[in-house]
Amino acid sequence: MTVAPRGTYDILPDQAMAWQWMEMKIREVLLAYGYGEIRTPIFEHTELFLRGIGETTDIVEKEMYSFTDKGGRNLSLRPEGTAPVVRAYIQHKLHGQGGATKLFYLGPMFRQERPQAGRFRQFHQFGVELIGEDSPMADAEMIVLAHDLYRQLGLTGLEIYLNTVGCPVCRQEYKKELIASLQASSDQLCSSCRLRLDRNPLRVLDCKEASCQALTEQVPLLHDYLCLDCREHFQQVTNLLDQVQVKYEIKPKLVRGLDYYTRTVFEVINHDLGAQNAICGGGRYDGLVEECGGPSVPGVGFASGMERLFMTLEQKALLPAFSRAPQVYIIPLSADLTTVGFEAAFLLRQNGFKVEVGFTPKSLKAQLKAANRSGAPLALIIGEDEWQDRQVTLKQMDTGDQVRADWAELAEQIGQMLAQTESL
RNA sequence: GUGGGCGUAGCGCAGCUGGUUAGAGCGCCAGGUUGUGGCCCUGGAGGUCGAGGGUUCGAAUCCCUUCGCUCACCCCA
Repeated sequence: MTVAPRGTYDILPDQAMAWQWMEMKIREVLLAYGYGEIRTPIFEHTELFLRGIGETTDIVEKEMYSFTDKGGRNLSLRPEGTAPVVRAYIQHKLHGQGGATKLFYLGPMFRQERPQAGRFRQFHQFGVELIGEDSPMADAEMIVLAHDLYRQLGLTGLEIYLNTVGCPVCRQEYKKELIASLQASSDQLCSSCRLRLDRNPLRVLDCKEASCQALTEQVPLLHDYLCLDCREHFQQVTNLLDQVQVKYEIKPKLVRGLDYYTRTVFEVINHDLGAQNAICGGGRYDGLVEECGGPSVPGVGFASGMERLFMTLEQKALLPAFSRAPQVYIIPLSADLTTVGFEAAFLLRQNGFKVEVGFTPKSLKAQLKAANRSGAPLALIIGEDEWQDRQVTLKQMDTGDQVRADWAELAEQIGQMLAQTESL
């Protein structure tokens, strides 16, 4: 069996055109918002992800494709895009250019998980990063940008989940309270939540286990422990969203799995997608740049899963139909005439036509069948009879009408006939 | 890493209370028109029944193992 490795897949020509279309729309919107594309390597020093994403996250604990190269360097295929962008930001001292830095990326990511609907081992994300700006307007712009981008792709029924996870100061305070509150009845927590209790207690909040959910009903909320700055920041973010009437739902227990998030976190959900229904996730990461060895600058961004986006577009029939049909299908009727067919194809392509030519001189019937299958509106038949007069036959596939054309005036005549069929 | 479902022709599938040469549809190829496609008719090619082992006179069908796909858990995009 020769199959692509588990969790990977091939994008065949018909689908590739839809992907290109989707990528084009994404780039259009991001460029319109003033973001510049950045292309970073698909592997980085493993250390970058350990520091950036956090050593206790699932991603670095069990999902990274890591390897040692021949120089003994420890490298990993990137499991996400933010840490590499931050690394590039620091490396090229982009903070020195003044003002906030607005970047986007688009490409494959790698995580060694069990695949399922909407989850792959090599998958694609596009992401946006706004580094060097701590205004709540930056947070709001991220959410509005995501919303607008999906809308421009035709998507309207998506839900936005919003929350704040505070800053290191007030979150620390809250964590203590949370642990204290859960400790009493820790025997009712699921096994993984018992581990989370001291490693990453916030994650207990969005555990789907019924018993854990029941417990978190009673637990104090982070919102009640926010420091004044964090509270105001969140208030302003929601005010801005209200201002432009972008609807969201506040989910007090929304906690994201990457360690670097501070204050605002959000997700965009498509409920019709199956278990993996988040097509976008992001938030603020004020400590990340410094953690990675850069200056102390804030940042905010999001990443969007392109397979999930593609599935959504497919599901809602929002992908345009693409045709790879040629304009002219050339049919040489004998072995001697295949070179003439080859030359005709060359000539017409020089004139800008989309042309396909039969490689083997099968029967006219068979070749017309192939022409029909190709979807070409015009068939160009080169037979012995007409070729004696340096002519060929042009057949209009929809009507079946056919005329003779002089070799010397081929391009001109085909141009006219195509213009005619297209105007009908 | 754990659990469920599924592997039969290029594709999507039927057959599975064990019984001759494993089927139909779509697609493909050819003929019905010695140079005319789509519709129709006729014919044809194409299968180690995922792989290995076992039970049996006999296995696509029952049992075991294994690989793959898929969905879900965990977690995330």
